[in-house]
Order: sequence, then C-alpha cells, then structure tokens
Amino acid sequence: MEKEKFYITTPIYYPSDKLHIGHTYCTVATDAMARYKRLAGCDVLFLTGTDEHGQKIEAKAAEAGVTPQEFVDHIVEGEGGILDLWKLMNISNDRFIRTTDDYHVAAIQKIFKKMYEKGDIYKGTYKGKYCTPCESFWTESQLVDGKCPDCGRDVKDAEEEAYFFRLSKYADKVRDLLENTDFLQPKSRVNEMVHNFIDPGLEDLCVSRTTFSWGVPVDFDPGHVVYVWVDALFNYTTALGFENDAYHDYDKYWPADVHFVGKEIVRFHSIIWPAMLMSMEMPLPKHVFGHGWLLLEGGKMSKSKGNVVDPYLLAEKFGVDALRFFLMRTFPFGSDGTFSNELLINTINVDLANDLGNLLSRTTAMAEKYFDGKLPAHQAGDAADQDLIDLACALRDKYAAAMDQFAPHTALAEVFKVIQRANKYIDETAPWTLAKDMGANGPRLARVLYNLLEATRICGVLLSPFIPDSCQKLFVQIGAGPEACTWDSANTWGSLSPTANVTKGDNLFPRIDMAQALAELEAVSAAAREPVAPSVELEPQAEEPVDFDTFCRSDFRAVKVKSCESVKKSDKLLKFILDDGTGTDRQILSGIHKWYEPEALVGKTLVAIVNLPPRKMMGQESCGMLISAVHKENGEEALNLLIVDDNIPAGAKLC
RNA sequence: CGCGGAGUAGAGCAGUUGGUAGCUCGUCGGGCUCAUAACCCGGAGGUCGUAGGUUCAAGUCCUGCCUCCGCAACCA
Repeated sequence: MEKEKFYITTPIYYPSDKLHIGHTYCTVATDAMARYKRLAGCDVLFLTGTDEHGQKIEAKAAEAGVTPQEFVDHIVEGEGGILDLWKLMNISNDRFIRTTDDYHVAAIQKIFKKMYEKGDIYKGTYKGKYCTPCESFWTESQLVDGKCPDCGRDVKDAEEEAYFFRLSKYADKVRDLLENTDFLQPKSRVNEMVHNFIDPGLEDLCVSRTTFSWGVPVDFDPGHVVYVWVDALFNYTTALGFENDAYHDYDKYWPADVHFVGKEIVRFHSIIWPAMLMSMEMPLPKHVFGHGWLLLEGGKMSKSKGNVVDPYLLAEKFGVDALRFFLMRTFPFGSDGTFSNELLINTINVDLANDLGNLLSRTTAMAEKYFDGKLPAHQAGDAADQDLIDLACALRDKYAAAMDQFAPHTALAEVFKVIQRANKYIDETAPWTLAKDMGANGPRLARVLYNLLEATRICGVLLSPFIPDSCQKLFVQIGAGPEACTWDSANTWGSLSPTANVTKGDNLFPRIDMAQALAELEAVSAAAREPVAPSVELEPQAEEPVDFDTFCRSDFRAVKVKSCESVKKSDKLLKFILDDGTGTDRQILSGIHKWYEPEALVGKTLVAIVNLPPRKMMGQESCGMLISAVHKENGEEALNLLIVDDNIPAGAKLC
C-alpha cells in the first residue's frame, strides 16, 4: 500500500546573525511533528533552510570585509552555525535548502519569467527616497530625521524602474481562502490579516530591486535582482525539484501539508504566497500555522536588551531532549509564552525527573530486585489493572488528535496523565508488600510490574518524536525490541514480551538543583554582559562647509524646563513647557523618553533652537527642537541632552 | 474612534462546540518506603478585569467601560 505523504517546512531563516531560542522553538516543533508523522507511517519530507540574499547581508558582509557568500557560508556552515545547531538539537530534516544554491537560483529565474510572461509581473516605477551618494532607496519610515539612515545626508524623491507582482488581482480569492477555509491557523490570526492588509486594499508588490546586487538576477533585464518574496517563498517548491533537476519529487510532495511559521511572517505566507501560487496555477499548501513567540519577563527578546537566550548554552547544560521537551510541553503552540530559566528547570524536574524518569527508575529497579530483570511467564491479572490499561490504550488516539491539530502541548499533557496514573498504580498495588510473600504473590507481582512496563513503553513510543534519544534509552531499559516501539504497538496492550530483559540503567533525567543551576546561568550571562570594551561610534564629521550666514540664522537659546511630561499613547515623546525668556511659554516635543524620565528634567537649563517652523507631533504642536549630543555605544544609540549651567538666564542667545 | 491579543487561587498557566472551574509550583495535613529527598491521597485558597444583556444554564455568546501587551504610527 502506498504510504500517505506528509510535507512539512520551517521558514528559511535569515543568516545575518546567530539563531536564538525562538528559531529553535519553531524548528523543534516542526521536527517533532515530522517525527510523529514518520512514526505514524507517513512518507515524510521535512524541509528547513536559509534565506541568504538581500541588502542587509550584502551590507553586513561588506562591514566584515568578506564577500556575501563567504559571510553566509560562515553563519550557515561554520562552527557553531545553523547546521551545527540543528545537528545539536537532533533535527531530522530531510533536506536543507539555501537560496544561494545554484538549482534554486536558476529555478527562481524561470518562475519570475513565467509570471512576467503571464502578465502578473509587470515593469513599473518604484517611488521612494533616494540618497545619491549611497545609491540607496529608502522608504519614508526608514529615514532617520528625514535623512539617509546610512550616511545622514539629505535624500530626495526619486523613482526607479522595478518589477511588480499583481497582488491586487488576487485579493478576493485570498480573502476567501482566509475567511472560509482552515488554511491559516490558528483562526485568531485570520482577523489580523484581513483587517490589517486585505480590508485597506492590497497594493501590488515590488518584487525587484536595482539598488543592490546580492540576489537572484532577473535574467532578461540586467541590473535588476529578484527581491525577497519570489526568491524566498518559492524555496518550498524548488527544494522538491520544481523548475530544476536537483530533485524530482515535486509531484509527490507538493502541495505542502503545513508550513510552520512565526507570527511575524504570517502575512507573507497567508497572503503573498497563496497569491503567487494562484498566479502560477499551482496547488496551495493545505495549512499555514502561525505559532507564537517566546517572550521574556519584561517583554520581547532583543539584542539591545542583551537578553537573547542561547540554545547552545541551555542544551549543553540541561540536555537536548530536556530543552526540546520543555519548549513543546510548556507553551501552547499558537500563542506567545514567557520563557524563564526557572520554568525550564521546574518543567524538567517535575515532568521528566519526578514523573517519567522516576517511574522508569522504580519500575526497572523492582523488576531487577524481585525477578533479576526477567519476569516469569506465569502472571496473574486483576480487575484493578483495567483502569490503567484502558487509559494507556486510549492515549494514542487522543495524542494523534492533538498532534493533527498542531497542538503538541496538548498531546504531551495527555501522555503525562498516563504517566501519573502509572505512578498512582504503584501505590495502589504496593509491589513491595506483594514481594514479602513471593510464593503466594509472585504471579501477581509479575503482572503488576509488566503492566508498569507496558504503560511506560506506550508513553515512550509517543514521546519519541519529542525526546528521541531518551526514549531509545528507555526502550533498552524495559527490554522493548523494535516491534514494541511501533505506532501500532502504541495502542496494543501486551506488545512487550512478558519475559523481556529489564535492566535498570542510569537515571534518564537527573533532578536539577534549581538554586545552583540558576546561579550558574546567572554567572554565564553576567560574563556575557561584561562590556567588550564599550565601542563608541561617532557620526562622521560633515565634509560640506556651511557658510557663516546660514549658520547664524539658526537661533539657539538657553531654556528652562518649567514642566515635562510623557505624551499619552507615545512611548518615545516627552512634552516640554519651557521658559525661553520671552515671557510666553514655549512647547517642544522631543522623542527622548527612552533616555530620560520626565520628572528628572524639570528645572534644568537646556539648549533649544527656537526659529524652526512649528510642527505637529501626535496632534500637538512642537515649536523648536532641544539639542542633544548623540553617539552609538556597542551599536546602540545613546543620547545626552545638553544640560548647561543654571546660572545662564532663560533666553540667553548662544553664539 | 488604526489593527490585534490578553485580564481565571499567592505565582505561572489550561479551559475545544455554553451544562458541577482545572494543572504546575508554593502552602498545610496525611499515607508509603519500590524509586531520582522522588511517589500517592486530602485541605485551605477564585464574585473567572468591570457593568449590563441573551439563556433553564455564561469563564465560555453579545454590548459598553477599565487595565496591560504586541504591531502600526509618532520619535523636531
């Protein structure tokens, strides 16, 4: 019989930096799902990879003084790189695609051309802000102080030739897909997509650039490179051999059964991707699942906060399986979760050490102690066994139902109900009491231990997609051969040979000393936070001279802060009421809340330019601008207001 | 009135289609001694943010309000 196929993917990650626990979360989830489907008898293809083109990587490589290819090679294949991380985490992907792979590049060119010939990609003009010296286009929102974010110089309105994809043409079909099918999950993400992007009207999408070269060239129009969407999204099909000869199983595996993606890229996968496939007249993936993020206490993980969680460190310290298990067991897959080391250690101790590990340990210990590791064939069952047996036999279907709904946390919760029931069964049957009279109770005791081994085995089979290595050890200890580790055996009581060889091995999951482990982790992260010599970056000095008259027209004045408060609904703006010596209060808004609390500034003497035209911000008028000194420290923006001597009277002119 | 999410025991969270409010930690008491100071049982602790509404019945559905968090905007 033909096996049912199952094609599952992670996003292709952007190798501009090392990956963190969030990437690991998504990849581990995909891996567990893939392993589950293989266990259940499917012909699985599991794809992950890297999205290696784009301006940011080009720039980072230039900064590092290497070619873009060398740069991504190092992050992907180098020591401690992405491939190493997935190897460490025991990821069972069947393929790994890099968008710089030759076959992918060639296929993308064909795909681009096809959509062009169909008329769904057309040449238009891309309007934006252009910085001539940098030869860079920027969008309005990318500008810093209205100037080029790279060099700080003026930008001008400009337009360039670019190719556009007719996204608008597919708006209605995509809306129908989102609203009336279970294509996008969890359902809560549908509203967000429809209200934010489809209701306001989909605009055609710019799919080429001429301002950088690190991308797939448009082969029929030199100078243009394919911009991210076409290049990245079609990886899911080129990795199967679509429009290339590197692989030949597109017909077999496409469409994908599910794309697991982070919620930040749900938009691309649920709107742009289906629209492009519609254009190509290709089948759509069956599901896109947008999982949640791992947050940290106090908000998002971010480099600048220095709170990025390193999967290497945790896997090394607590074990790969423990980390994998924690990620899948603790957080509902569709929603955000709050990561903490305490939670990690607690989960390991409670579920893995106390419940699962200890169950295995006490069961195998008794089998050795009472029967030298080999139960006799003559065993005596009892009506009291039925509850445990029923629960264990019903587990597989509940587990499968949860997994098929992309709810690994629920599947694991079901497994642990059985583990807890088994621990309770030990109390109910009190084997140590039976053992006092082996003559009378031997067959009964043997049956009790066998039932425990069976319950443990079934849980082991179903846990193996999550903690594969640990389950192999478990199977060895309970003497389960390959026939007792199959999907079919997972709801068949009695699959384990009644006289299997049981050996008590090392503890599967040793308990972790919470206080000690936390202290060690804290020591590591304190060392990491130790500044590597605070690198101060300064803006280069302007080369262009300014004539004296122009300079003199700027009217700088000393001003005294009469009041200062944060602006409602803005996390950056502070509103200042200032004494500028004129007798009339001056109001200035300044985006410096990140560096200053308003109450700390009242009474200070500052410097402001007062003859700038007033400008509205967040509905309030700002008349002038407060002067600050700015620099970058360890890559992060730093800002200090010019606070001058209080002896200077309000309104004094600076010249 | 930009979009969305969340407010459930001291803490952290589950609660599918409305039908006796659960889990982990912590806490108090008991049991057991096979086991990784683990396991098992029981107690205390919740007006399920708030005010209304629909219903025989609402944590669950509807409306208003309050608070928090993302995104967006703003950041002269």
